[in-house]
Amino acid sequence: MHETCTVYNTLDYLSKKWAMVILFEMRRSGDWIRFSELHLRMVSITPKVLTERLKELEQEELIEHRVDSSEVPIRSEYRLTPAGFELTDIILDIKMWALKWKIDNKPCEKLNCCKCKL
Amino acid sequence: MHETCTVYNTLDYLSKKWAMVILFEMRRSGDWIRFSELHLRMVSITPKVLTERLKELEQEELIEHRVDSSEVPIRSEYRLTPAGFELTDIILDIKMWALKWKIDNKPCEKLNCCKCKL
DNA sequence: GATATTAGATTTCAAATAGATACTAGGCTA
DNA sequence: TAGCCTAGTATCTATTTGAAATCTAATATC
Repeated sequence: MHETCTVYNTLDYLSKKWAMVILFEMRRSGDWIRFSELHLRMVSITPKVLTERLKELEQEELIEHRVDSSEVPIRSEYRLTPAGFELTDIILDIKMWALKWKIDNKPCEKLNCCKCKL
Repeated sequence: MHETCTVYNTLDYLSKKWAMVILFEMRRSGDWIRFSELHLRMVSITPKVLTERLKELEQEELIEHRVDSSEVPIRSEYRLTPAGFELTDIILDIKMWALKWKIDNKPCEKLNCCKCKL
């Protein structure tokens, strides 16, 4: 497989740590979501990495970003683009695959990820 | 999203660099494939990382491994399990998603990945 | 008998990526 | 005036990944 390959190029950024988890969490939260809210939902990601991934995903046009500076404190929000949303269908397939072959859908201990219908 | 979550746990090993590329390449090659053959098909992965990923994927029961020591040189081969094969359907969906939203399916310059029907 | 070859790794060290923790800016609140 | 909130940065450490060389074991060749 060569570096110009579709699969190679796509997995290059999607396989980065947290990238798909962020997309999945954004789908779960619906519409626009604030940086702090997203951070709250994924306790163990650091703000540095969250910032990095959001920038990369925006660049790849999987998410969009809007900032309202008139509000105080500033409101910085993100949401999935249609392409990003469609990708979360695939992440959902990965979840379904895992439930079929790998593990039981144990509810999360602290936050409500795995209890969700997604 | 918490550490006990299905999605989190699954993406933890699938998101490691090269993991899904290896699975996809194994699907493309069909049945049992030798270590050296797999390495040839993904020129830019190092043997160290290839070994690491193969061990992890075997542990997760996405691939299986057999060694024939009677042959010389030794024959060490890998292939997808049914679970692993099913996951490659999802990787294929990622490719289709990329072709729809992101990039043209340019043929690889040196090896024949993207010309393939997969 | 010594060296070369081959597959399938492993070892060592450097570079890139991710994590921990602290800090900042600007306005708001007590 | 001190502290608080959001949305990040900055700095330093730890973990992953990469590059290159080396290793092992059995034959094959010189």
